[in-house]
Amino acid sequence: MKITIKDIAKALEISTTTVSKAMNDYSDIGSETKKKVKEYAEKIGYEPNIHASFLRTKKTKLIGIVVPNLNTNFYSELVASLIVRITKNGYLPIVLNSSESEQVEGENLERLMRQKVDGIFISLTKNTTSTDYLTKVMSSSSSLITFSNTSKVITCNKVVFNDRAIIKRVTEYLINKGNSKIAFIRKSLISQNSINQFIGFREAHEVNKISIDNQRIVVSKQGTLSEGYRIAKELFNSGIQIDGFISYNDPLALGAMMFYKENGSNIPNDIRFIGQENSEIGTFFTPELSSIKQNLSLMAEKVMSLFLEEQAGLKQKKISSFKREEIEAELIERASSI
Amino acid sequence: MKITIKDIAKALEISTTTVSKAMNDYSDIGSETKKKVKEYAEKIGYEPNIHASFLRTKKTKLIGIVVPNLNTNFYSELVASLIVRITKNGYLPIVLNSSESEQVEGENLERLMRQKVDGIFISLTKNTTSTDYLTKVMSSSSSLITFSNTSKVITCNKVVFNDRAIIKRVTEYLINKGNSKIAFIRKSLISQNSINQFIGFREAHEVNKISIDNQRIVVSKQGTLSEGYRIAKELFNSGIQIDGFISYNDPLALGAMMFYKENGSNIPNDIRFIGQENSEIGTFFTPELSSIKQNLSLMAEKVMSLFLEEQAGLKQKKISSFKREEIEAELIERASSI
DNA sequence: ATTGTATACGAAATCGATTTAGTTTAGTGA
DNA sequence: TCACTAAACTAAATCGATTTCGTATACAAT
Repeated sequence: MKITIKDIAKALEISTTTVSKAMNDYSDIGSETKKKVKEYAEKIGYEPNIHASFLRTKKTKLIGIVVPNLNTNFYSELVASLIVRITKNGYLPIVLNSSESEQVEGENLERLMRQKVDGIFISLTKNTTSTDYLTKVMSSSSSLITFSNTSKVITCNKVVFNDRAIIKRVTEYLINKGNSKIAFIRKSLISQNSINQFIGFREAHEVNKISIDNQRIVVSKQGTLSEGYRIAKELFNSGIQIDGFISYNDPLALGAMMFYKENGSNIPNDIRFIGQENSEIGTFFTPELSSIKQNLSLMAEKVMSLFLEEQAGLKQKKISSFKREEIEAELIERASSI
Repeated sequence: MKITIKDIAKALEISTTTVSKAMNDYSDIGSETKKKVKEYAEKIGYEPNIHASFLRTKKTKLIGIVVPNLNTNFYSELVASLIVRITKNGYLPIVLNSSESEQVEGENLERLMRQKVDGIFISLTKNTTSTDYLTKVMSSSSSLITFSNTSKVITCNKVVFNDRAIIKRVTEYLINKGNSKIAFIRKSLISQNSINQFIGFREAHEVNKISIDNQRIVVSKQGTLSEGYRIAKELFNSGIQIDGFISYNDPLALGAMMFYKENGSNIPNDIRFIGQENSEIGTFFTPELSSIKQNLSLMAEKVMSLFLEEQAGLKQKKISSFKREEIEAELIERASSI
């Protein structure tokens, strides 16, 4: 039924050793033999059994992806991008979703280690505090790459956006337009990604000698349109005035914008709005929403190439030093902040 | 380093055979021995090496998921739901995205068969015409379950929504409100899902003795807000009047609704709009968008249980007959169609 | 003629489990 | 006492590859 190297060996009257070596381009096999083996293998549709190889090579050609919430444009697009690179390089992706739960995240990492995947690409949930599981991965056979939302504590390969710099730039952009009461909607300060953005926000204020009113800093959990609307309503009802609004995604900004529009605010003259993730929906509101655009495809590219570098390094038994790559995000300026 | 059954055998002074059999609850092992083995395995953190087991059992505990476009709310949510069931049952999901390309879809199926996954859950792209790859899967060792968008030709397990019935019901709902010039935005008629919806649309007209103007049937490719807007504009500019609008997702309906609003139409009095997939964004437009809601979680549940049934059947060497499960979708009525 | 050295190949061990085909021991019935 | 059976266990083969160590051949150098 199933074709194995034995079949090839028998047909070509050579040993299975030679077949295996020929398929793997060992230098002690003649070039003619290699050609013969490869051609015959191709002809009868032989494909090596990955699970059998694993016993000796310890390579599964499997990569685990763990994201905090697959159910968002941001992560589903990022995952789709990763899947393309992974398959292009002959690996297969096991995709797991943590649903913003630190516990599920830990379980996911355990599952992947048990499966002995060659690599784990993970973006942490916004609630993750412990790095115990990550440390466990680091001492396992799978190479770890954290992306998008990582941890300052752990030492490993990282690919992140320039969160601090872009938010600083965008905040100053608003300040230069005369806004000094800017609301900032962030995730919990457990998330490193969120911490960096907040630092950028503060720096922009410090540089321009503007004080920050903590009442305008709001923590959002769901990041939905309705939550944005609710947050705006609460700010308004508490009498907290704002003339600028920056959130960690577009739906929050749009929800808030809807509320202020309903309440007669003139946008962008009274309040300028800037979201993140540059989703299509933002261009279908009036005014169109400015947004910070992250190059997800580039991030996926970087993650994959870091992984491949590490694999190549492992083969040569080099000790790999860990890198931290930063990807430039940019402001897409639209009517909501002009 | 790594713990194997040998370590347990040595420590407990029994054979590896006994350890293996104890772990797998063979009947010819004493209950005390079983208890001792399991307790010790637990204690030292033994975990069976799946790849080694595979050589004898031919089970990988891996399931492949293939979707036409991961980058949509519909599929990312569906996939997330599937992932939960899959992991809960001790399997791991390999997620692949076809990007609406029949060729990529074929490559994905080949990759999964090569990996010898225990099952493949696939929703076809809207362009898939050939069932060659599916047939190949059927004769492979992986059990196949098609969901959401399947094919009439192939004989296998299927889980679909009641596409025909729900569109018929919704169309009649519009007809009963006096609408007779209903636009219908569908995918290509290659997609079985789309065919069924179109049949429902036609039946509703036939039953009510209303003729269909083919100019109002539009094929959409991207399914985005901007495409919806463009389609509406083209209908309008071609002088094709409509008083109802049904599309295969929400963005299309919202984009079209925006156009007609800008052109002074009164919604829902002049035109009633109904989308599908019931996305949150629909409730943030004025008027709020009616939408057909599909229970994705239930679909995921059905897919998984069909798979588990088939696995159990295989174990008992029963010949499994294929099932076709239909999941009820429902209309969420909002201001856009009242 | 002898030694040395590439070059090309193969026998057998190995990875970590499962499974087949026994073997041992104790207990039962005639 | 002897044959028979059931219960509990194990040695060895096996799955399909990789890898170590060794061998045979040809040819060049001494």
